[in-house]
Amino acid sequence: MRNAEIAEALSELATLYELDGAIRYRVLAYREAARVVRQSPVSVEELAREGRATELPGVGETLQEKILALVDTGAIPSATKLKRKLPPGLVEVTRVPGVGAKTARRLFDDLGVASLDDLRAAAEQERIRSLKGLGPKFEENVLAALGKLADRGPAERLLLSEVLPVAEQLASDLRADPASQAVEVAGSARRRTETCHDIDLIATAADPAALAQALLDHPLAAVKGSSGESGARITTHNGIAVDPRIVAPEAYGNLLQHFTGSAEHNVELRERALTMGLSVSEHGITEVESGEVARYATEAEVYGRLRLAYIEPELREASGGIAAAADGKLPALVGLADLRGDLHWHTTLSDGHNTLEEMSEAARSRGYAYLAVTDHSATHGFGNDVQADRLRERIEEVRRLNAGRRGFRVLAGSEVNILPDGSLDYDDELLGQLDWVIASVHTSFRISRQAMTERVLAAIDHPLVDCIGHLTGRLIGRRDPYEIDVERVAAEAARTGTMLEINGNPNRRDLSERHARVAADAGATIVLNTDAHGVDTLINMQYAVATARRAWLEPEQIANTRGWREFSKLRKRGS
DNA sequence: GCCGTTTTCGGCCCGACTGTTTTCAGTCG
Repeated sequence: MRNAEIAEALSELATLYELDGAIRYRVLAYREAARVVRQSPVSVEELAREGRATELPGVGETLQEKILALVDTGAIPSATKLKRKLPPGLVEVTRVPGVGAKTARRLFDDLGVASLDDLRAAAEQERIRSLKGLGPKFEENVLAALGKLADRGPAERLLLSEVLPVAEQLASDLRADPASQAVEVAGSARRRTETCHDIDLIATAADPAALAQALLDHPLAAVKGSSGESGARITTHNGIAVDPRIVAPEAYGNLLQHFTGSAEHNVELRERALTMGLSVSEHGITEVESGEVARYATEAEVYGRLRLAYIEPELREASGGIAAAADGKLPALVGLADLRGDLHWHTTLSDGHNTLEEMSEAARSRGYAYLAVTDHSATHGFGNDVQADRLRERIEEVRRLNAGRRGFRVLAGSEVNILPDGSLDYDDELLGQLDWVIASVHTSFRISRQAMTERVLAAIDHPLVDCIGHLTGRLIGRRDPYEIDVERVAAEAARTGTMLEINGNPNRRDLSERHARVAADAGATIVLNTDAHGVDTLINMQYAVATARRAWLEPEQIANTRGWREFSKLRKRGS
């Protein structure tokens, strides 16, 4: 059973306990355990079977037993029992924004509301207002929230690539406004998570009202909220809510830190602060005993007051950033400027939009020292296949392009399909002519975990495969990763010197940050690629870098931070 | 239910907002 399924069951049980009126700390414990299980890089089922699930922080003997029951029988007995007592639709009701467990339980006990449909009916018939403490406004909010759930689904999140450019545009325009002093993107966009649901902007201004007005007047603003002195909410034309907070310069660091999050990071930070007799909030750091409040203009000072080194936003998750900062063991993260080449580009030869010459010129003007053109291979289909003869011509074209050039080279490459039996769709003689071969799965995703793992391991063991592309095939929010044993793949990649790609296409980000950390810990060499299909998507390297940073990777762990001479030796065929 | 440089018991993050209240509980991030 996958960690996500175990986490889902624990999270559901938390809600059931909450509906049943359990003490809130028990509920919190289950929620926390669900989070830890979801984020575990190793199989929690296997850990539990070895009796080692208790090594996960937040999982004790009781939860380990429940996890074991779940993986053995498909259900947790206490959850089964509660489900007999409470209607299954009630868990859904608690997911309606503004309706929590307490309210849901009262709606069930007093009005018999047992599902989202019941809730809608009760609100429409104005029966909810008969309950003490709930009125017409609540009914109105419930109906609005139900409408939104129906419109877009409960968990609509936007890709980072949809949010970040808008956020940066707004920040940069507000910075240029004479009313502003400092403007920064905060929130999940600053942490470079895979998806975001809104934009948080933090600013200081000589004239806060004028800056708020500048945002309201911005051409990207479609729906304008109320303009107050602390901010002015807008929604952009592409449907992103923007939440600005404009504050005095002396607390800028506190506010930026708070609204960058993550929520889990802030919780951990406040817990640490309490052991030092300090209380942390967005307004400052209070000495509990004296009540004295310290405000800081920079985040570095905030962390410094808590005796921590500055923590990069990408590390502000429940992944050990605070512990590492306390021990002085934070990584020196890779940055966009460290990249010297890109090893996964398509051209018009297969499904790209630009020619070999256009792509190569774009790479050169970006300052890269090398670039691999890797069009699709012989079986690719959709009219984008490249037959062997055509690839041989392409190799000659690349040789001519490189002739007489210094300081920049194009590698003749291919993104070769890994067929269901693990074989490749060009013969070894042709693969041997190439400078660089990426092998990827593009078909037959729905085979067993065992079969998929063997399939990819066969490619890794091939002496002419330099790199594996987008290892799990996921499309964020649209297609789940296919079943594959990433730990085994990573170990074999490390053993054979086969590189593993972090694909920077913002829909993919594959390896994921979790898998990238697993791969790097196994000693595999990582390469950051864009999988660009045109000159306009070269900028996707920033998303590969984002995933690498969130995976704690340093430049040395990434092959294409090296100059050509060193990089070429790292290739399997170069050694 | 978990956990331990104040604890094997008694704690467990902080503040704003909302709708409904005469002082607050519930919800959210």
